[in-house]
Amino acid sequence: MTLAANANGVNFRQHGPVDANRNRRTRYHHGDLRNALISAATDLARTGGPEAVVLREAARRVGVSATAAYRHFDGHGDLLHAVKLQAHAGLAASMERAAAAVPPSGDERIDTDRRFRALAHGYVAFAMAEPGLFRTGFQHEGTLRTNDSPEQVRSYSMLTEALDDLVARGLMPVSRRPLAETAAWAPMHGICLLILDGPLAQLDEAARSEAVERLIDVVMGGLCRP
Amino acid sequence: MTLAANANGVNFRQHGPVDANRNRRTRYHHGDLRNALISAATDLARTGGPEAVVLREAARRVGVSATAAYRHFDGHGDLLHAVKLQAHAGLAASMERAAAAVPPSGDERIDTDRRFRALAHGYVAFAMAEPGLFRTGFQHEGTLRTNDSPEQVRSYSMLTEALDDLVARGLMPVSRRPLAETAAWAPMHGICLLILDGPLAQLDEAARSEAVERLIDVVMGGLCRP
DNA sequence: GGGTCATGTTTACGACGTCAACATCCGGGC
DNA sequence: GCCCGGATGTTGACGTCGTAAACATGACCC
Repeated sequence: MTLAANANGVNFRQHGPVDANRNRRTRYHHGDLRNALISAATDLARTGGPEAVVLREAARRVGVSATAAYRHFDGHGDLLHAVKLQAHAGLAASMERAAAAVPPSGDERIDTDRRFRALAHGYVAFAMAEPGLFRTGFQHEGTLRTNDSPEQVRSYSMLTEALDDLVARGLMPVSRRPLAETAAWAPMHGICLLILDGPLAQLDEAARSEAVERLIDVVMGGLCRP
Repeated sequence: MTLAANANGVNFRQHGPVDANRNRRTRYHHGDLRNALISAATDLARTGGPEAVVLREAARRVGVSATAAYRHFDGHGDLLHAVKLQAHAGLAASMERAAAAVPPSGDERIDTDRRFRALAHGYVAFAMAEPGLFRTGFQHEGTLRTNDSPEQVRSYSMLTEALDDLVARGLMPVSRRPLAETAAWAPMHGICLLILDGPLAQLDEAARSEAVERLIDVVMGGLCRP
């Protein structure tokens, strides 16, 4: 990873000609330290979960003194919070990808059902692929403030739209629409954590996806039964 | 809290006559340090969650040097693990209490249904009453080993029996029995964490229990539909 | 009654989060 | 073109944490 890489793909400013001999940061000012720190901290979370998000280590990796971070973050909690936002962004992206990958079948009712299930799969897939990030995203410390994560809003609205579609296509009775977001979200969230940190950790890959499939069936059945 | 108090209610040994003037531990040997430390650490978890389980602070509260803990635990992780067992014990007790409180209605089918729902309520009730302990119980660090928590086995077998009862009373088709434990557990676990650490944290008490009730209905509907 | 081993204590080390004081340098006003 | 102020980064220090090594105490067995 070069120093120029960061979470948002923003390169830091170049003032004056770059010294090719030692372009690995000799400049006193970094130029994009905030993003660089977020990126480093996110890597830490990816590898070791929330406990691994250590301010000093992130600074070390960026090649900067630990206290420099305080020019851009309120402290460790604030840095951790920034990583949580990254995690939720990844989660939303995974759900979006899964839903977008549903091939049109010609039957809109079938597609609507599949898109809803795909959201659930995308959720679980992210948790399995990035357990450290997933855990960090739902860490209690530094709980997300309202309205501070457009990514979380995005994933929530994807869910809402999928549920509305189920109603629109007549797959789910309107009477069951209230609180369906919670009823759909909680089961998938729960199974992710039971697999990552709970008693389901011992299951092998096959048993896991079987359990996930069964769970989705139960939820769909409960939500959509007439 | 006196020094004699501990997780198992075991008083530590009294050798020789107790000095009434300073019975607050002047003896060199504590007598029941392991349990005293677990109790103190559990209090820390209860108040502040897993991050608050600090070995030195637990030792301080017991009135003992920090390194004394190493005579009874492998280190911080081992102490935390002991707290996790306490948490799971409390969780199982809460479920058991809730199930036992179901009043007999005369109709066994109704009672079976109510007992199952009561288990779910007991699960959530514990998470709401002891958020710090609940979080600590499902902390990744120091994940429970197989077979090392009889309490966890107990709560799991309560769930298994409740599901078997649903089948026995004809409330749930046998075809839906496989993997029902996971399908029932995950939703309740998920909603607890979404409320404690996730986006459902902002809901007031009324909205929460409504969401929980709705979730239980969806799960029951999905599990039991013919 | 004396030795032994479990159980506590003291001291020390490195890592962490954080604060205060100091250094560097970018950009705007003369 | 220069200079100065504020943004940005560094150094050094403090208290806390987990942990290890060396030492102290005393319960129990022969």
